Amino acid sequence: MIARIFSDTCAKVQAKRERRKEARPGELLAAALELFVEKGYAATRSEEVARRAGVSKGTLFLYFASKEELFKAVVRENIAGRFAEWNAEFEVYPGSTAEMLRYAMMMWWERVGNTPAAGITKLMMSEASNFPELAAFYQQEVIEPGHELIRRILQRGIDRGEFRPIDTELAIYTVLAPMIFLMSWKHSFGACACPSTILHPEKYLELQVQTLLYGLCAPASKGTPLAQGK
Amino acid sequence: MIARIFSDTCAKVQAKRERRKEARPGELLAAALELFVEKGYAATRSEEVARRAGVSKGTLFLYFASKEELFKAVVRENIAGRFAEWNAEFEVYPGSTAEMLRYAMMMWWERVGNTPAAGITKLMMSEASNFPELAAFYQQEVIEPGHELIRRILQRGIDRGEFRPIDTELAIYTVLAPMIFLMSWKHSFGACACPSTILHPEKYLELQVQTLLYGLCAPASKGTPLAQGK
DNA sequence: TACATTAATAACCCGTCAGTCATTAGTACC
DNA sequence: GGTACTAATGACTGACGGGTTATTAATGTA
Repeated sequence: MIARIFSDTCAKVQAKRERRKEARPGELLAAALELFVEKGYAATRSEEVARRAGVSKGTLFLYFASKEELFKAVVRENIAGRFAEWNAEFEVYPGSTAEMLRYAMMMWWERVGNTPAAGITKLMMSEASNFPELAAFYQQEVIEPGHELIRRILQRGIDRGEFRPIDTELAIYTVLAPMIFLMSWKHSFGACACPSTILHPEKYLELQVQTLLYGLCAPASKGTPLAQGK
Repeated sequence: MIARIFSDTCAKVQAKRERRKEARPGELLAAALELFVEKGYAATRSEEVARRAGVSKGTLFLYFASKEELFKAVVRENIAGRFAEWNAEFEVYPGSTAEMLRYAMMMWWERVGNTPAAGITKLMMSEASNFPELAAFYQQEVIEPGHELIRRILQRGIDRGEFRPIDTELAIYTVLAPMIFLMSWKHSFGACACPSTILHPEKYLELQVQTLLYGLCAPASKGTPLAQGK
């Protein structure tokens, strides 16, 4: 009775029930992406995913068999391969390899690091051990192509005599680490506004590239590298 | 009846109830460390921690007021408590700052990175946003002291003219990132033995230190750093 | 052996949440 | 308007897990 009156007074107490079979999966995946990135896998409640997609919990389970399947679908959906395009772009890069490396890292930040996709990576690092088959998928679709991209840049630098002849496979991680770090940090301690964890990503990356290329040491002491032998 | 027979045959069906007030906390902390690292904070059940320490759940809560307090104790025991000692050690370091940085990173690997304690850091990065009070605790007890340690090394290098006069607060992350990366990697994709994720930590760190200090660029091109201005 | 002390236990409480299912209502077609 | 179909709902269930407590038993003392 009360409900009746209320619903007559306020037009939108109960959003009108709609049937949109085609639109639901996409909307649910979008909501799930947001929440998984925001709160992690375990802490995300399926009811909240449903609510954010403007739907009831029952409907969520109408489209995805379980929370785990939903998660898998989110990861698959958002790791569309953009690597082909990037590889092509770097194939014809005109400048020096130092500039190329700088460009690649800044580009990455703009197109991945600073988007929700970065949250997926952080999420995968957290949950990899709980979802071995997803980890393998991610490994194959993202990590391997990513490594290949970095490997090429480094090899180009070495081939042209611009970089020292370091161990490429190891150096890949030297380039990768700051990016992984940035994604993880941004979505963990970077999120809580504590004074000592503020980190300006662009500035950090800029310094990181400088350091990667030229090191911390002052030019004066360049001639006296510490002993390399073990 | 069956149980009776079994218990006569096998001496340890029901472990004898023992009173060992002194040994419990240590055993519980050890079990908790293992499980937190293995499964994360939220996914670790207090009952399992107790069982692994050979004790009942009730006993766990006899020694630690809550799961959260247990976790804090684990962090204090394994990480936070060691900074004083390290600070003291670096206070009187005799060599060059380049050597000091190398020593610090290798030492860190030996004493933290390569121990279960590293799992705690990875865990905190995963769950920080869901447990703000834990994040604040970690922030204060681990991150801040850690930053301070790195800050000192960098400042020493700059003060003595060994390092270029870079922005210290930013450079801290340049030193920190490889370590955070290594811990996260080791406990996520590094754990699954996929061919392309193998990473020899000592070798990686060695190259990382070299790169941090002297950069990737070949000595010939040292004189032509790319434009620093934005 | 009797008793006091307290470490240890296991059954219990209660809130939470993934997943289910009987019911409701939007839509298309006649 | 009437009817068949099915998308959508939300109350419900069962399992789970953090934390509590009444009870049990190990130990020290006389």
